[in-house]
Amino acid sequence: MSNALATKTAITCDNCNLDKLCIPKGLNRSEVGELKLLVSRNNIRQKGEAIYHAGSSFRGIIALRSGSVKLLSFDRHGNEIVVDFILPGELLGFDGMSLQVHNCTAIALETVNFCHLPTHQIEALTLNTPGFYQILLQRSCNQFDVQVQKMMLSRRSAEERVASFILHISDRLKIRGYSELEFRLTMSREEIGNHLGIAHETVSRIVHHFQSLEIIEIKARQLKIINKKKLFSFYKE
Amino acid sequence: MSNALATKTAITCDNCNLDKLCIPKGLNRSEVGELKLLVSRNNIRQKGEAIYHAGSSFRGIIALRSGSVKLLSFDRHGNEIVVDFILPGELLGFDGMSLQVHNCTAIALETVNFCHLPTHQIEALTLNTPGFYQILLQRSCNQFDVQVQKMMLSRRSAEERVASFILHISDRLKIRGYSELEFRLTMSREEIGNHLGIAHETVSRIVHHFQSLEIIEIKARQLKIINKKKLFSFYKE
DNA sequence: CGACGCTTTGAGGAGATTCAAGACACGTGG
DNA sequence: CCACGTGTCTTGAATCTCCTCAAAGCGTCG
Repeated sequence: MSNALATKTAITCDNCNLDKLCIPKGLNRSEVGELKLLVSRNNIRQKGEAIYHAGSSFRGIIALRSGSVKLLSFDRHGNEIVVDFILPGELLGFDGMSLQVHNCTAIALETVNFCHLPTHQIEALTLNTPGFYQILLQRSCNQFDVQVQKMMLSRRSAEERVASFILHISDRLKIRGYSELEFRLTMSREEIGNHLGIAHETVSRIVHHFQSLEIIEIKARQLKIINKKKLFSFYKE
Repeated sequence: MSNALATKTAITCDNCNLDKLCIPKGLNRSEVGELKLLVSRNNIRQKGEAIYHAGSSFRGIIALRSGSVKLLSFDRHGNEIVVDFILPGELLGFDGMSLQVHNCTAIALETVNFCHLPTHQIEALTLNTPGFYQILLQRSCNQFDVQVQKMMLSRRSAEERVASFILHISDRLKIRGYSELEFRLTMSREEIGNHLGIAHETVSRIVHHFQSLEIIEIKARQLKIINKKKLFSFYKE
């Protein structure tokens, strides 16, 4: 697997540290072997750049190697709606799968590096790799569960939403092997508020409130969870 | 296909008036032929009875022949959350597909009659009928688009939500061949409000307001859309 | 180190909720 | 067929949460 052109050791699905979490999840070794030949690796976007635009044709599933992304939709007045945030190690692109046209725009919140599994390869995989279809279907049906969760959250107070947001980010980072208690938010208060359906001033007031209760420490975008239990009870209450 | 035990002509996927809208959608004739042998038909539930419960194992996809259903989840205090309403001709059960356990409870809002495509038949179909997998995947990826739509709606005023709700029901009934301008709401104000994330009193006030503007006529649950254009502009505004 | 964008903080106001009470519809039994 | 009771729907008044607008403080990056 040595490649004279590569300045570093080539990163493949085999040695990628996301291997248990990304597309290969649930595939056996030979299936991963097949997958790694089909994936376009080491794609880069700088902060603010798009990975794909709403309306563009679906080109395949993307796995974030590093960096984070916001997934946007636009309302009838052209205002951004932050549909989701994608963290390192997570997948995106599913918004284009139904109609083969992207429903959302994906924008890098910081420099990102990603892998890309093209559409025609997806089709090939679903034919040759039985397990792959299962993963794709489960993954997309999972959206239903996610939807219910979001629906419940939209009934809650602004404070509960912010608590849930922080805990959710924390959990997702933990799964990928990052620190669950101390991390940097890569999105603005505006983007958080937009995502949660509250004003950015409200986000500000609430994180300040959590800080005064010694639940978190927050300075600009650097966040430290001091009392996770209390934060959780805030959300569960 | 004659059956001495059947008192009426047996209803199959061939003569079902939902044939273009239900599971066979997108399948060719021979594929429909295969499907109709696998489906359990003519299941009945009375008003208030469950079709499946949250936590029960996934048994397959259900196609509503007649009647309507509410799809519920429950919050941490056991309060109902009305996740969705399912109208005649529509499918349900997808909330169990991801984890093979139902995430929601489906309750009949009136007497319902439904078909049932069992899990093992789904698996068989995905192997033997290439088109079926595509439909299932598209259908479930579609949940992503639905999620974005709901997210947008949750940002809007109570009035806009109610307008959107009425128009949405109207559109769905129209697709199934029912009157789009005059129909009976099978759910209570409470259930509508719950679904839209507003109080039932607010629903009441708003439909009354729409009536005073001569946009709709509503008497108890019987609804007549007088000025669809105006209703739409209310929603689009 | 200066400028711009992001974040914080305050004051006032709008929209929706909650609570409460009365009107209405529907199904049941007499 | 009508009276009755229960659950649903309507309507009003007070309250509250969160938003909007405005201005000042802070951070970050050229």
